[in-house]
Amino acid sequence: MQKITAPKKAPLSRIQEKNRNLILKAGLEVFSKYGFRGSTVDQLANAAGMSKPNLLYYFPSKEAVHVALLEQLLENWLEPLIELGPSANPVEEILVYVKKKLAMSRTYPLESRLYANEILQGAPNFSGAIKGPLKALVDEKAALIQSWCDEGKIAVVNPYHLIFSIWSTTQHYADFDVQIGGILSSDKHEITTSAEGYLEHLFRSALTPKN
Amino acid sequence: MQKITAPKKAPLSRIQEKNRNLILKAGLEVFSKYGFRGSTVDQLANAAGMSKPNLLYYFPSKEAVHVALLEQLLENWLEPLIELGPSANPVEEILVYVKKKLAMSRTYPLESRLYANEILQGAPNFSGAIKGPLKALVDEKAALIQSWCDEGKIAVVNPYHLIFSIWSTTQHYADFDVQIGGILSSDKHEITTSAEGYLEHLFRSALTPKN
DNA sequence: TGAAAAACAAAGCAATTGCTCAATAATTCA
DNA sequence: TGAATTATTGAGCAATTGCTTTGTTTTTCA
Repeated sequence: MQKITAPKKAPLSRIQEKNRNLILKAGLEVFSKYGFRGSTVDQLANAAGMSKPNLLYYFPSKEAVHVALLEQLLENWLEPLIELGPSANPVEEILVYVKKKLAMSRTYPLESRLYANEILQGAPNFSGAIKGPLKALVDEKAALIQSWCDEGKIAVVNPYHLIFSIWSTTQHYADFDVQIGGILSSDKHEITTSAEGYLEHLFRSALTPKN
Repeated sequence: MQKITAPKKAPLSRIQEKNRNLILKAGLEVFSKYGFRGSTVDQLANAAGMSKPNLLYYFPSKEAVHVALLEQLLENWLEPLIELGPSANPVEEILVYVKKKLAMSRTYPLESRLYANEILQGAPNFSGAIKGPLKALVDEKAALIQSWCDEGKIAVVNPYHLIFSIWSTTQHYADFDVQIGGILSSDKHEITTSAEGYLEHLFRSALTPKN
């Protein structure tokens, strides 16, 4: 019997593993700053600390690096929302999600900006993911949130817009980092701390049912 | 007496006026989609319907077009916030600002994305504006909002984070347009209508004092 | 009307782009 | 060990980049 599944997937050698990671890390830095079209293979190779032909020995093209990054990105991006589930205390459950998303903005700002760049430019390599897995997941969680509304466990809100507002407010601290830093003189730790307090108040007051 | 002020500012002819506007309009379309580095003079000339040398006859460089757009953008961007002022009903005053910002996202999505692109890429042509007029205006309005907190006219919130959350939630509908359209099947009018209702609830519940 | 000024663009320039070739160096493993 | 494999890169290629040169067409206005 021959392997029929897994078509041509040789396990990566140590060097391959290391260099692919170097390239992806470099791609994250460069693409998140300049977008796909604004980034050059020279920049990628430089940031990865290797020659241009060597980079193209590991990835067939600049676009392949970009696509690999986006694929990896989607999983991490969906994860916190996946964890949102049934709970005895829906308001707190949603607030946990807000905190996770804010923590992600703080921990992975480059990923957030890579994502933002891709969407801003019309999601040329991402529209499948948006209309597929992302939409499916959001639909599922929106239904859950809607059921909480119907049961009176949270205030009546449009679940989709609630999710959008959580995304936008939290990702804002990564994507608009430069603007926030120009307006607030506090250090980054202080900013995210006060942001967390504010966002907790914002969403708690919107979600707590009135009776 | 010679004119000393206004150094070399000849009034624009009809043709100059028309072509500069064509170029700025083209620049808005192209830069907002690809960012500065991802856009080419060829694209600009094409979108403006004129030859490359002719475009460069009106603007000395690609960067000059970009800078002109950003300068023009800042005014429009600040305007709604400027209008936020003393009011007998601060909660409603802030909600009006939210609505204006959301309307701007709907009416000028390209401008919003141009702005987002510039900030995402580190604001290379905008950091002066951020740390100058933008910061000054935000500081002033934050003080006003703080006084409303102190007087118990609105709930106690961090004024800066309040402003950031208004910006992020409203601009999200322009900047992440593609993502929202991929998740919601409704038409654009329906989306902004429901968004307006949701955002009104969100900020009203966060701002209404408890007593 | 006609000459000066303004508006326009074909062709071209050096630099940069994404990517390949051909050859060398390092690593693997029988 | 040494032959095969893998890793690496200098040089280079066609295409594209931002911008200029050079000259022609159109508009202006005395």
